[in-house]
Amino acid sequence: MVMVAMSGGVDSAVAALRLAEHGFAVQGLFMSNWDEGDTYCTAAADYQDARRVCEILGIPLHRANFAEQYRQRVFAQFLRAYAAGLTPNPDVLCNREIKFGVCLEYMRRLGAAWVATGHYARIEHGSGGSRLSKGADAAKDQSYFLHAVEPAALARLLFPIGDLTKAEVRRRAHAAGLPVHDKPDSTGICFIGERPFADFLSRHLQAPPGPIETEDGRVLGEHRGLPFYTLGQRGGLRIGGRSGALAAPWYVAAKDLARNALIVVQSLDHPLLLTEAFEIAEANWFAPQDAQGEFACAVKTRYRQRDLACRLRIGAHGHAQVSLREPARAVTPGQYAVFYDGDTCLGGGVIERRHDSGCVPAAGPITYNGSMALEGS
RNA sequence: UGGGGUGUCGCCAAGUGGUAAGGCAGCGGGUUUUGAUCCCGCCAUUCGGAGGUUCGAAUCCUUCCACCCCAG
Repeated sequence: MVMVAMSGGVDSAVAALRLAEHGFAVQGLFMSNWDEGDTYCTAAADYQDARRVCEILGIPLHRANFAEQYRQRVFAQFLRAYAAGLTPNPDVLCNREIKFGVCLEYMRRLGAAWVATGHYARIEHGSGGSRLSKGADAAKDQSYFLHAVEPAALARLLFPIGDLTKAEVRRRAHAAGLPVHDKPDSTGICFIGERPFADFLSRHLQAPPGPIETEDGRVLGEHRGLPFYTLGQRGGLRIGGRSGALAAPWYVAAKDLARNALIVVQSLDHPLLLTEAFEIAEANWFAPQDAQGEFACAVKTRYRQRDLACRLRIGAHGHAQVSLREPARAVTPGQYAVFYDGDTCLGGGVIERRHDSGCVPAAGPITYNGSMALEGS
């Protein structure tokens, strides 16, 4: 039996559809991992969509709630990272810990031999292990978010729409009479949804305002708390024109946690924003036997970024050094570097530090509101 | 108090008689399963205030106000 993680969207619906068409015994599972029943939370409507799809496909739909695990394994980590001055990517953790962690285990207990989702990525299972590669639709490829999944979990996965384009997925959904065929793509943090981000964060983190400064220490304004900014960010700085300065926008170049200062520069190509080498930690490799020594490959330092040529030197304890052939902009600690050999995703790790002055790591005045994160709701 | 200078959108800033450029910021939308970047759209009936000259003024004149600089 194959169990499909049904989100209520068109991708997982067509994933289930294709498996059923291929004659697999298919069941669905809808999980809700965020218990905040506000206007931004679409879980209730999504569940109804998933139910309607499963009815049409004639497959059973299970339901599970991993909100507690999500809070402890994903959200708490997310807040800790922000408090440490990093810019986390909760969806990478969500895939490893929840969808292909606790949920995968749950599905196996329900009797699933295989687990499928509607991710745009491809997977091949061979005697030498399972190989993850980019989805056929280059614009929708989600392998970046999957790079941290444990190899043992990867071996249980199927991505039935990985060889389709989004347009083709919608076409098939329409042809099969699935009501979600024209449902808008979801965005925002997985399970939490799209919502005013700064307001959301400020409910969980307390961070004091501080100065916005140029690299030579001129104060240009006040920031509302370091976590509300990420490297390379332009919006929200509220810095207007200045006599004598270029008539150009300002970008976040660094966070000085020790001084609670946000350092800004006036060009996207400013040296402070460019990085040629950095170090990753907590690396996950899908073929550990091949991830040895030093070799050339490609890397993405952010989702939907083009592949950058690099040299990768594997170190001990999940660390690795990355040297880029061309400098990359706004390489941001806390985000993930994901490595590719052509379309094959090798794995990746969290960006720990840049070999330049981009992020000044130090203990800062930001407090982590742990009780709020762990109380449940 | 004399002398000089400046006052144009939240900020910077064009425009010296012909009926308010542009940039930044902001707002809205698009792209996007993080956060950004990016793209598109919107954003001064009005030029410190009040008079006057003129067919017509932000641009000329008068006066008042504010700020800055130099004197003292």
